[in-house]
Amino acid sequence: MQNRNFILDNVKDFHLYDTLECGQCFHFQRTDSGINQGEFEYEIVYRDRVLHIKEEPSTNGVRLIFINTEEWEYQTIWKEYFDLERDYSVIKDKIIKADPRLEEIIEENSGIRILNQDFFETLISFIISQNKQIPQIKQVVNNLSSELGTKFDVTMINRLSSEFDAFFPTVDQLYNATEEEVRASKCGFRAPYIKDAAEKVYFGDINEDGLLRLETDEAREKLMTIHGVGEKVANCVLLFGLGRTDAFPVDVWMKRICEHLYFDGDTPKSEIEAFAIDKFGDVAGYAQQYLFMYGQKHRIGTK
DNA sequence: GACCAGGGTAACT
DNA sequence: AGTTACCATGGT
Repeated sequence: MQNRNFILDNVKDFHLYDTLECGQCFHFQRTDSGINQGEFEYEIVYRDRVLHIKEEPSTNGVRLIFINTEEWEYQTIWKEYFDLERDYSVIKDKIIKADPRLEEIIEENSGIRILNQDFFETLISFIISQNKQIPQIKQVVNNLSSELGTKFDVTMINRLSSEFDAFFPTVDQLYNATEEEVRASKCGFRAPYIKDAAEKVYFGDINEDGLLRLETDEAREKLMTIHGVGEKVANCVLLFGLGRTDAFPVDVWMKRICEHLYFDGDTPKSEIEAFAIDKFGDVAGYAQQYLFMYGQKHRIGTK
């Protein structure tokens, strides 16, 4: 059995807190006390794995400690998941060039990376997200996993004494579940939406490889054929589950933030989205995430 | 108890 | 094409 840690030192443009707590993913938990300044420890459930990871301050960037992880697992799974092969200084420069006012906002949230998440989990998670707060989304994702997903093996090394006990349900597991079983996760009126998404993926009407071959606009339209997937949820799936960084999801927060920064008063979400894509181009998705976390921290527009 | 939440649908004009 | 009530559930 593996029992070594894999350590990555002097990682730049990355913080576990910024990346995980910025509202892009939901199946994770902070496991440290928060007492030691600059130290963070998280448990993350992704596909058929559980990652236990720590972050410490380092001389140039941060030090990441992947607990009980061998290098091959980092190289084949976690490097891609955390988007660590990408140079974010280039992305930040592009955004600041498009709007110099975002320099401070980016600096404040400099450790955000857009995760490369599992397509199906991202699709279902953001269907759940509609008209819900982030802690509630996490709760329903956990409930669905616990009720319908494959339970963790008791011999699993990284299984911590946390609230989690199962992986996110597979396409088959959700397809085979009844609407009542889905509803038991407290997803409410979204249960038929989840069932429709699972059915369309199960039968191949919605297919990850097919979506990857389409232009962003075509892929968005395809995703919106799922009952319960509108413009905003489709954009989240494009950005967080399909790597489309030219997608710019506009939720209630982004609406308020962009109205505060760029518009005079009430503005339709469609206009805000078009404006942002025109302004930020292929880095719009990154800009959106820096702005989202900034808006949440400062509670822009909620006084 | 009213109001809101990383919205979307259906039923209206 | 642009509004509006309603949708479960939990938090303030």
